Amino acid sequence: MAKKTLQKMQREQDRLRDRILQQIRRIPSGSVATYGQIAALVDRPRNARQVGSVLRSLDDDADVPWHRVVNACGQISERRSRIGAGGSVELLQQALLEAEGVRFDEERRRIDLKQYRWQPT
DNA sequence: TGCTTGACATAAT
DNA sequence: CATTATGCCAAGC
Repeated sequence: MAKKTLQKMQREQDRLRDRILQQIRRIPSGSVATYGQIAALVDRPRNARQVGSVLRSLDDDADVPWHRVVNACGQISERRSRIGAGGSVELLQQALLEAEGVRFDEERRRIDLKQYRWQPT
């Protein structure tokens, strides 16, 4: 009985995707949120991975501050895909954040979440 | 349809 | 603290 049509399920996922992006758009410049945090904000606390999945599928020109999302350790999560010739998306993300005033621990490349984590009101 | 992957999180060591 | 093991759950294949 708990079986919904395939179409309906897909539509639900699309809605979820939109809500995830909406929340990410709320993150103010100079702050960061974790994947789990965003998942919780859309009432799906166990779907942190899906948040990453959504971001992965973003177009480069998408109007979303994807760089403000980091993992629970305050570190930039590693991707599989890299940009050629020594450049990496991770480095770009760090640069974007630093440009907004977010400071990284030099050794461990970690952000102080206590200080920079976004607190939705 | 079933198995593998992955921009995660948390508990245990 | 850092590293490892487990759990998760939607996407892709």
